[in-house]
Amino acid sequence: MDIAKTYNPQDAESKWYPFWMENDFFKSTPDERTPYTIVIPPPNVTGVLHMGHMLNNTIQDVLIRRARMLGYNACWVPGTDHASIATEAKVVALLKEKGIKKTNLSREEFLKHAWDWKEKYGGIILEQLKKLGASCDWDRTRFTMEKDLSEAVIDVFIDLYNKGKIYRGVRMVNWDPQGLTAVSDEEVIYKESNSKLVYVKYLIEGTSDHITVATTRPETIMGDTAVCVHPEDERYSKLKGKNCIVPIVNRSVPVIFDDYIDKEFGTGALKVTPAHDINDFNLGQKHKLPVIDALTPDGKISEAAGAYVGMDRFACRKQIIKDLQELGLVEKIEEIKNKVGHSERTDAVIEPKLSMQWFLKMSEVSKPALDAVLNNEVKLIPEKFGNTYRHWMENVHDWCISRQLWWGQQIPAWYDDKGNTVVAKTKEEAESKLRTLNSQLRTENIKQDEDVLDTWFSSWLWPLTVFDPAVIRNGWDKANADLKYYYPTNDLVTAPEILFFWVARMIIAGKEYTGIKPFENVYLTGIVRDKLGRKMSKSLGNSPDPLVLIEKYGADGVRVGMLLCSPAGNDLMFDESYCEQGRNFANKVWNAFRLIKGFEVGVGPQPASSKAAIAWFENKFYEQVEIINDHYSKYRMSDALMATYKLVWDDFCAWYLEAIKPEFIDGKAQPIDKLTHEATIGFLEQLLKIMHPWMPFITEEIWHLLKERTPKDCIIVAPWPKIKPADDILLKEFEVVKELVTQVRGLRQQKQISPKEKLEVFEKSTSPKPTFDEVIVKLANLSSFKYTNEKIEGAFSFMILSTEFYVPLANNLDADEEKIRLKKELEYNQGFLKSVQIKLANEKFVANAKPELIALEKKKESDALNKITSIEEQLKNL
RNA sequence: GGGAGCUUAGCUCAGCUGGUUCAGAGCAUCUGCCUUACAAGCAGAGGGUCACUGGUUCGAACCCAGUAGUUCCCA
Repeated sequence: MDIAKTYNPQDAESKWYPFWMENDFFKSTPDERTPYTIVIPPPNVTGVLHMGHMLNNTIQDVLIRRARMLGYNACWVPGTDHASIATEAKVVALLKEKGIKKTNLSREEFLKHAWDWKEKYGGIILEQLKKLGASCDWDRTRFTMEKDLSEAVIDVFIDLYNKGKIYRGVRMVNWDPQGLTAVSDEEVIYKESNSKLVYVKYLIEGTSDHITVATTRPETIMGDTAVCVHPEDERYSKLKGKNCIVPIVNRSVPVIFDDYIDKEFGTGALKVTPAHDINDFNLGQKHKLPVIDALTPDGKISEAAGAYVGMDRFACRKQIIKDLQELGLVEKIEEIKNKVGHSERTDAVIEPKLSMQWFLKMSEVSKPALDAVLNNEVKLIPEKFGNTYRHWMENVHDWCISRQLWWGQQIPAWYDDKGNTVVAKTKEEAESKLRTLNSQLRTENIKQDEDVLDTWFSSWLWPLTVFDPAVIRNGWDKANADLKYYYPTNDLVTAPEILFFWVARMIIAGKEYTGIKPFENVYLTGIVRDKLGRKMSKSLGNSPDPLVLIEKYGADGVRVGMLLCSPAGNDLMFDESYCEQGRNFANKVWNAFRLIKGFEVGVGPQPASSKAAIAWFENKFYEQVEIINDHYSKYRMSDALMATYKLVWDDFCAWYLEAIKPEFIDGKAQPIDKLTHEATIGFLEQLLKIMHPWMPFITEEIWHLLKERTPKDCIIVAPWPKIKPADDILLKEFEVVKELVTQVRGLRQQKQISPKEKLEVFEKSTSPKPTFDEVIVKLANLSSFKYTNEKIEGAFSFMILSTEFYVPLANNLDADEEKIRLKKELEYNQGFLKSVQIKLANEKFVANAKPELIALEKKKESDALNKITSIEEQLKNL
C-alpha cells in the first residue's frame, strides 16, 4: 500500500464525520449505563464561529469523547438561542435593504420575516461546529424559540408572577436609543471617554446671585427639577428655602439639601434631572420632585423639554453649550475623563431612561443558587471564580426581563382600558380574569403587553427544557424519562463573562423548578486573545477565521493548537504557531503509523532489545495514562494534552520505535519478529485511543488503516485504556538508559565522531543489571556494552547518578580539555556537598525535619563524597 | 472608589502539603545532520536575581506584610 508521506487532514475529515453520523455514534438515548451529559452554551442563532466558540466547543468535545470511551452514555445537546436584539437588528437591517420599514409592518408580518431569516441563515454556526468534529447528538438540536421551549418560558413567567416574584414598575433602565429597547445592567459596557464638564450658572430667583452647577450632560438641563447641595456645605447654607431658575427654559425649581452630594466634586452643587440619571431619580423620589422626560426613545429632545425639540441629544449638547455661553451662563469648561455606558449590542451610548418594565425579584430566588456554589454542590473550575460569584449573588439587583422588541417570547400580561393588568397564558383566560375586575370589559379593548422577554429569561431554562419542555408545567415529579436520566448534567463549559448572565441564572432556575442543580461542574475557559494580549474582536480584525485555520492546519491540528495554550480559567494568548505545532504532531503520528504499517513480519526470534523495550513501554504507558487521567479529573486540559503529546512523541516515537525498529542490512530493511510486531500495533492502538479526544479524525483514520475492522469497531467507541500499576524500578532503570544514550550521542557530537562509527562502553559495576543492555547497544550504536570492576584508563568517562561509565576513544581524548571538564564537575559537586553538610550540621534542621528527609540528605552526602573521590582519581590519572 | 486575580527562560505556561541534584515543560533560538517513518524531521546545546522590599522559618518560587506593574469584576 502506498501511504502519503505527509498526513492529509481533509480526506479524513470529510470521510469520518459523515461516517460517525450515519452510524449514530453521537446519538444517545437513556439506557442502563451511567449518563454523562453536556448541554452546549447555545450560541446566538445569528452567530458565526469565532475563536471563543472554537475553544469552548473543543473542550466540550474532548470531554464528551473521552466520556464515551470510558463507557458512559455520553450525550451532548446542541442548539442555539434566539438572541432577541441581535436577530431583530439583523432582520430590521435586511428589511431596510429591501426598502421595508419595521414600523410599517404588523407584529405578525415582522415575525414572519424573522422566521424566514432564521430558517435561511440561522444556525450556520452549528454546521461550522461539525467541521471542528463536534460530536453532538444532532437529533436533539434545540432552539430557544421553538414552540414548546417558548411555552415553558411563558409558564415560568406566569408561575413567578403568581409567586409574587415578578412585578412591573417604572424604573430607570439602561435604554439603547438605537436598538430602541431596555438592556440589562450586564449588557452595558462602560468605556472611558473624554468629556466636557460644563460649569453652568443658575440664577437664584429674586436676586442677582447665582449658583453654579457642574454637568457633563447639559442637554438634560430642560429636565431639571431641582438643584441639590450638601446640608453642611456652608457655601450654600443661605440658599435654604430659595428657588433657582433653570436656564434656557427659565423654570423655577427648588434648591434642596441632601447629604448624598459630594462636596468636593465640581462645585458641590448638583442639577437634579430625575428622568435621566438613576441617582437623580432616587433623589427625586426622596424629595418628591416632578419628573420631566426631556428625551424621546430614539435619543432626541422631546416635546416635554420645551426647547430644542426634535434635535439629536449630541447635537443638542453642542448647541446648548454655545447658547449658554452666549447668555453668559457658562463659568468654565473642564476636560475630564469619565466612563460612559455603551450598549453591548449596538454600541450606542446608553441613556438612563424611566420606563415601565417587568422585573424579577432576585433576592429570594438567588439564595439557593448562592449556597449551591458556596457549599461546592456546583463546582466552579477554577475555584477562584467562587469569589466573584459570591460577590455578585450577594449584591444582586432585580432583573429587568422585558425588552422592547418583537423577536422573542411575548410577555403574557394583558391590559384593559381601565388600567387593569392580568397575567394569563391565553387571551381567553386573560379575558375572564379581567372581567372579574372590570364588568364592562369589551373584548376588543384587551391588549397584550407589546414587549418580549430577555433572551436569558429563556436560556436560563436550557438544561431543563432541552430534555423536557413540559417540566415547568408538570413539575419535577412528572418529568419525562429523558430529564430524569440526563439531569443534572455533568459539565458546563463556558466563558467567565457569562457567569452571571447565564450560569447563575440556570442554577436559580434549576433550584426553583427541580430543587436540583443543573450541572456538577462549571469549567470556565479563558478569553481568547491575540499574542499581544488584545481581546479578539471584529473591529480590531485580529481574530483568525477558525474555518480558515481548519483548512490550513486540519481540524485535529487546530484543536491541539487551541488546547496547548489554554490554562483553565486564564486567558490564552493565541498564536497560529500553536496550530502549526498541532499539525506537526498529527504528521508525527502519521509517520509513526507509516513506519509500523511498513514492517514486514518475519519468522525470526524476538531480539532481547525489543523484549526489553516492550516491557519498558508498557509500564511507561501505564504510568503516563494514570497521570493523564488525573489531569482530566482536575480539568487540567493542557496538561493532559501535553502528557499525551510527550508520551507519543518522545517515549513512543523517539525511544520505543527506535529501539524495536529492524535494522537495515545491505540497504534492505530486515523483517520484524511476530511478537514485537503485535506488541507494537497494540501500543499504537492504545495510544490512538488516548489521542482520540484531542485528534478525532486522524486517530479514526489510522485505526481503520491499521487493520480490517468490523463496521462498529471504531475508535470513537473504543474503550479507554485500562491501566495497571507501573513498575517504577524498571522505569527508573530506563531513565538511566536514556541518559547514557544521550551522553554517548553528546560525546560523538563533541568529538566529531560519526553516528555510524561503533563505540565501546563500559559500566563500572559489581552487580550488573543487564535488562536493557541490548537497547543501549542499539540506540547508542555500540560494538559492545560491558561491565568492569576496574577503572578504564585513558577512556572518556562520565557519571549517571552514582555510576561511572567509560568510553575508550583511541586518539580522541584531549587531556587538557578533559581536565577542564572534570574540574568543573568537581567544583559543582564540592559546592553541593557543602550545602548538604551545612544542612546536616544545623542542629535545628536535624531536630525539626522529617526522618526520611534527613536520611535523604545523608544519602546525598555520601553520593557526593563518592563522586568527588572518583573525579579526583580521574584527574590524578590524566 | 470597592473587590478579586496575576507577575517564574525570548514566548506561552507547570511548579500540589515549604524540604529529592528544584528552578521545570512546550515552542522559539544556536550547532551538527537530506541517517530509507517523518526537514511538518533527527541528534546535541545554551538560556531564569522565580516583579521588588522586608518578615516568618533550620530551610521560601511556595507562607505573611508592603511596593510596583498588569488583568478582570463591581460601582
